Amino acid sequence: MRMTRYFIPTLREIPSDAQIVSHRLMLRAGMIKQAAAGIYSWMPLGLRVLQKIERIVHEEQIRAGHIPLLMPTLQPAGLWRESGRYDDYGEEMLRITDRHQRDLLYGPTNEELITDIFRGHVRSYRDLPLTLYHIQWKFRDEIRPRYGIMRGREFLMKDGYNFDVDKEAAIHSYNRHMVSYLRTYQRMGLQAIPMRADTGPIGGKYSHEFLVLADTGESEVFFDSAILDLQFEGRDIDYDSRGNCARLVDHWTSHYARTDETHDQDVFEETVPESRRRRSKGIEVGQIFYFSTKYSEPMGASVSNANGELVNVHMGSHGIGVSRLVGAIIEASHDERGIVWPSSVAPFQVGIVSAATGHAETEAVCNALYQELTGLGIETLYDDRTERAGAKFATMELIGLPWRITVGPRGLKTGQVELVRRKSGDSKQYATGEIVAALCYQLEAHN
RNA sequence: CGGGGCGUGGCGCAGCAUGGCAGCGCGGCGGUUUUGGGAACCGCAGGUCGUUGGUUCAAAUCCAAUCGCCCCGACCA
Repeated sequence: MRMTRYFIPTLREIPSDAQIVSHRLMLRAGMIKQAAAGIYSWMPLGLRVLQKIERIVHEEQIRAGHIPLLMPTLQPAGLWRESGRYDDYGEEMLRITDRHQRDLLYGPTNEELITDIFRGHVRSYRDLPLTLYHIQWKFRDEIRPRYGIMRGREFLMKDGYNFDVDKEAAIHSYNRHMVSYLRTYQRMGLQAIPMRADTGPIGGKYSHEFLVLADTGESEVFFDSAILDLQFEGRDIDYDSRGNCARLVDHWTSHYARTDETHDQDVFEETVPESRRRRSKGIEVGQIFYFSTKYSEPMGASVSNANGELVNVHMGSHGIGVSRLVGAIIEASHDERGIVWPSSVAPFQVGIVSAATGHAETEAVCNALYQELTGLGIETLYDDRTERAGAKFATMELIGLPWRITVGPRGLKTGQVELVRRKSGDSKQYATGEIVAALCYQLEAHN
């Protein structure tokens, strides 16, 4: 993409109402623009990141055997009256009346809709297990939205729902989700810790929240520092194996890790050596639930089991805050100059800066590089504006592309261009004929 | 919803106590000189001072209502 033909409305000054670093940087980098309290437009650069994250979430869900569909944002009130939540959910649910005076609501979550879909089409245990999910905009009329997209009223969430014939199968679904979530965060360069959580208004018996440690997080968390050293053993996970998933979940949940909602100081002190006790702030980026037959019972979602008996299905639900992850990643990865994107979610992999606008050779090299990289399918942002070099460097650092190639008369005298890594600031000179290969090597090495 | 604060060119702000020409910085446009870390100079454009009503010879400024936004708290991916 040529910057002169793109749209990145950056800001030099910090908007006064942005309180936390991710919000400030998203506004300064021209990623979002506020439309109303807690409601944002996603500008081109922000949209690219959002879509990268969305794609990773999809890939990991599909890898775990979960099936995407898409449910509407507007839902009929009737289903919610049936589950009993139309009144329970309270003011946070945005209610709408259409021209025929029918009650609708902008979905804050989708248990009712998915259960309705399920009960209309699934009758037999042979159709189970089944996990359906979608990535769709939600609306929760928060009393006080804040921190940009971190606590918006409108937000993009992946929410999934598993249907199983009995508790054991449902627990496996729960475990499968925990593992797939951990992998999802890992791919975005985030370390998210599963913590035992309250079930809240969703209800149910088991729940874990996934927290990314950050000073600006809104949740207080207590954990055993040993959990920070846990690693995934291999890239391939057999999601169909109950034993395998259970073992991984065990691995990740054997250490003490709880939010303030479930924290028990006595247990904390009994089970964690003092030197490993940590108290910190965290950003919640996902939550999983097993809620047994809480929805299937009132809504009549049942199947025939192998003995021909009608049984209520065991369900669970799971959510990842996709739009919130954009902010969480920035909170976890930035410096004083701007954002430092992990390459898996970066809006572009590399930026080309021509350090001398109007210098014929420089521009010829930039153009050739841009053509070649784009031809190779490498997402490239070419800053071809008639700005001075300093301004272009500042912009590149603000928007945080992992790599920058600088082309200028100084280097071209000896036929060289510069490759700079955003994360470390390390730079190295390469001959113009070698730069593409060098970049490809680095992209591979740091992927 | 309780408490606090703020609405003035695209952005950041001053002006308001004590009513009297609507300003500054950044950004934008044109020009000249520049050109490897957010250039300098000259010129230009851009604002019904959130909205409505009131007081007054005169309102950004005083009064009232209203809308919106932000911060703290209780609630939430």
